[in-house]
Amino acid sequence: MRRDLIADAAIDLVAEQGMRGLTHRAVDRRAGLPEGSTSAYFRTRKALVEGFVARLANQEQQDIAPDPDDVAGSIARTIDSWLVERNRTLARYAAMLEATHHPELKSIMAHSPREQATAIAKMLGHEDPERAGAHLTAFLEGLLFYRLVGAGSTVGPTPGTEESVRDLKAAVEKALRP
Amino acid sequence: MRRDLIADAAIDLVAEQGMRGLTHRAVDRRAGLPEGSTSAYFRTRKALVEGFVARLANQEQQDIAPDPDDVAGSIARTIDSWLVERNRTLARYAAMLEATHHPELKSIMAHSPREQATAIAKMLGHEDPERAGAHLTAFLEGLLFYRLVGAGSTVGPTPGTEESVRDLKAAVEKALRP
DNA sequence: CGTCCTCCTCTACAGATGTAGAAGACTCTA
DNA sequence: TAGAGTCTTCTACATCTGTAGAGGAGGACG
Repeated sequence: MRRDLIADAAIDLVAEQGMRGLTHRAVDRRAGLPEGSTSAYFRTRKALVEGFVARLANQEQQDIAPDPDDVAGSIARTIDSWLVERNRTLARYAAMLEATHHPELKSIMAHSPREQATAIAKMLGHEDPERAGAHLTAFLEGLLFYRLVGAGSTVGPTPGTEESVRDLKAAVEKALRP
Repeated sequence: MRRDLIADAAIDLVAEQGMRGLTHRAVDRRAGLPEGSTSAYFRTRKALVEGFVARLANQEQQDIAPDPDDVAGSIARTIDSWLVERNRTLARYAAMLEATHHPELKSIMAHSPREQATAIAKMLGHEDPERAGAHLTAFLEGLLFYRLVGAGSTVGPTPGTEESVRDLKAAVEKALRP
């Protein structure tokens, strides 16, 4: 579908050049479509932004939901996969920052990782799951950010490798302790 | 100094409108200066970006360095102060994302929180300070991000209050445990 | 075959943006 | 006070950007 093709090109553009690089014509070029295509499918720039964010949100639906027998391991693998899909994750951060001054985006991003994390915390028998879930979320977000754009991006193991998953798993285990 | 005044206006702009809002003329207006001023002090846009990032980096110099008698508390207070200075922190995140596709920025941001955190970890007698420092950094970054733009921004206590510091301190204490 | 409808491509244009340089205002020294 | 040097403001212009609408290609359906 043309619409998704365009949204995907937009995601790559945002990841590689930032929100500033996201223009109708740049998306046309990136997607190899004739000039005017993006403008036809997303008439305004706001529509274009919401379009790529919606696409991001859709593709994230499945990922979560850890295996109860290996919670830390499955979380670690999920985070590692986000590191591998670098562009999507970078675009997601750009979108979150954008949502700060463009609130509609918040509702588009169906990101309920907090409830997810709370559920996990509950599952593990924490006494204050509400709060423990918040802390867990914070830690996981931080781990991802640290390895993707923070200091850990230059030092840590290469995403997608066994070593990367092992490193992440050790960190997650620590965070899961009651 | 005009230069700093301009850089400060740029920081606010980036925080409030994103990198896309950062244009020479917009900075002029924001700073209440006549049109052309920003362009005179930072001829190219690249110079403007590097200028505001350098200003951010300069102002961060003092903040860190926790009190050894109350490590968790002082870290919590530092994080809370970053939440209060919302614009500066938002601009810093925008800059970190920007540094992804504009590497010069990385060297401008003298951000060595990793070494800081490693030092703290050592101080507390962790067995693997290198790794523990990385985890601590990740957790602190995550805590900040979570409360500033993540799910915690809508749920958590108001930054700058006693409650906020208490909440943060509890989280930090947990992260500091060996 | 003709007609309608949808999808796609092209072109237009007002306004914004990056960047440069000219000219004026100001400051300090001799 | 005169002059040199710097700081500040203004203006210009090529290019990019957002947005709109006209028209064409191609298929579906009668």
